[in-house]
Amino acid sequence: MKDKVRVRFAPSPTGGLHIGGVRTILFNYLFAKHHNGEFILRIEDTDQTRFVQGAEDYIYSCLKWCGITVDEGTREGGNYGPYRQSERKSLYREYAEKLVAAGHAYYAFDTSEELECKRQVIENFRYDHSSRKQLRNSLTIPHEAVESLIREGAPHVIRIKMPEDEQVAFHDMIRGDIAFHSSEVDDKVLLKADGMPTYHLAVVVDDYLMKISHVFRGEEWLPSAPVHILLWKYFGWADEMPKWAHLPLILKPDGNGKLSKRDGERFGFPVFPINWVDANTGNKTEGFVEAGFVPEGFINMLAMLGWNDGTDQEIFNMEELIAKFSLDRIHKAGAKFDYEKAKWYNAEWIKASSAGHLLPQVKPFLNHKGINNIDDAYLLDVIEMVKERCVLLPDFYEQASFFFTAPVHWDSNAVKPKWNTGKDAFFREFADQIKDKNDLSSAALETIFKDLATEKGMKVGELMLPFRIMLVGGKFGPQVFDIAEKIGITETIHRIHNALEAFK
RNA sequence: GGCCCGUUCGUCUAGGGGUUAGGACGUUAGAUUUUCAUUCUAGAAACAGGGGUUCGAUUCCCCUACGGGCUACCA
Repeated sequence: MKDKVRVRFAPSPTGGLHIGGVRTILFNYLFAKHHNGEFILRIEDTDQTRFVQGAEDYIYSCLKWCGITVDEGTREGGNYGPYRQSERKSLYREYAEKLVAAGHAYYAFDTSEELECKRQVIENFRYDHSSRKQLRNSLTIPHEAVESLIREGAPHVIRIKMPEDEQVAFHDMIRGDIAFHSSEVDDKVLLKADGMPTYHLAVVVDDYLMKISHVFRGEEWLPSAPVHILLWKYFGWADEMPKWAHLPLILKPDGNGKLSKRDGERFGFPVFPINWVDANTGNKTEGFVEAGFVPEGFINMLAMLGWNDGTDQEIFNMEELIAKFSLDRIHKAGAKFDYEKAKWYNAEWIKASSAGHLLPQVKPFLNHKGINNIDDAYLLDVIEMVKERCVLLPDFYEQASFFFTAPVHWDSNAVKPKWNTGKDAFFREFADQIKDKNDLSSAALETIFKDLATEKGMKVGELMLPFRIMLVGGKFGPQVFDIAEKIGITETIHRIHNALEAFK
């Protein structure tokens, strides 16, 4: 192992960031911080045709919301920059040429269209050791002709020359020893015709130059690992090669492939951390933030998707995750995403959070529903009173709007069948009794209420529900006298009279 | 098709040669809460199949099945 743990997350700015990517970030981050290492963010924007405006900013926003800090990156700077591959363009060709000179790579002049044609005609066509002798490249074209082609500026790529018969083996920290036969992997393009490197070249060169010690990436990269392993070897950097860890994938709930952003709409749950609107297509993808997740719940949920600490503990904050994270406890198999469980983590975190911590997160959801001019001290108490019945942040509106606005609809089915003039009289008198008193406590209110009921020979139980419906509008909410105390005597009386009219 | 990875309750998972195969989500039933939620108690629910190895396999090996990934001048 290198002396210093340095890991990177290397997204391509081609769109939003989905939870599979966020989990890869999280595992990178947890591992780095557990080992007092550095977390680097490198933007792999080598495909200029797929660039999407705003993607990089979006990634940073997500990171910020998650509470993950970057040590080196496009914004933070660092000693190994630039951290955007498009800004490193000039450096890759040199490395590719080195490989050509050493006989591990070659120039290829076939156009994309020609190759596409081959794929149409020849089943399972691959640019590899068996086909390259029939194609237009520096292996088949005489040296002088190649030289002049290049001098004339003929479009060409540089491809790795995969050995014909070699076992490429490596150790994966999660999966153990893995081997591929070199004949089964094709001659991947290393440098594109536009002079940009492909992922395969750039990732190896940059991981080397940036002294990356451990690579965490999704399992979908496993098949191209032999290309990377060989590149590390051909460049003569084998001793400095990072350790590999291919993470299991997050799968669709119905077990049909890896989770994609389209699944959010299909299943009705978010797959991106924050709302994302694609600048090119205008397509909108809902985020966990907007769905009402708190970052602690989101992170906790993601961490448990494929990792556990070996005990029955399920609730972890970031500090605990960092302290306890270890590679050997990462599960090998992919995990189907379960939104119900995700919501449970969120509910646990809402219950565990202080009202003060929740307040700035709850407020926007109330504002969004038209509840404005909120007094923070008042909101604080309200949050404390209802947070245990909230799973997602929008539930605070459902569970607490009556603290701010009087109900205009009443669940009259719960009242009317048993409504009578005696009850009507009871509430009129109750309102009358509390009228001139200020600051009645919940307990005092309850005493007055019950004494009056006794005096009138009425059952308290038959009066409680109507009272609740009057104040709240429905059969839900905290202790009814607590609500009365909170909204105040004047408002309580007002609501009683309002409801009395409606119940007639 | 080829190559690679994987497979414990519906889901996330613990376990690991001898266990009543444990926990959590969800679900069912009950208790508490004069509403709802919380909380608590209890229940149903799993080692893909077949061969080995072994005194004994869910655990180790092989095969099959199934699931997934990759198979671009995309990452």
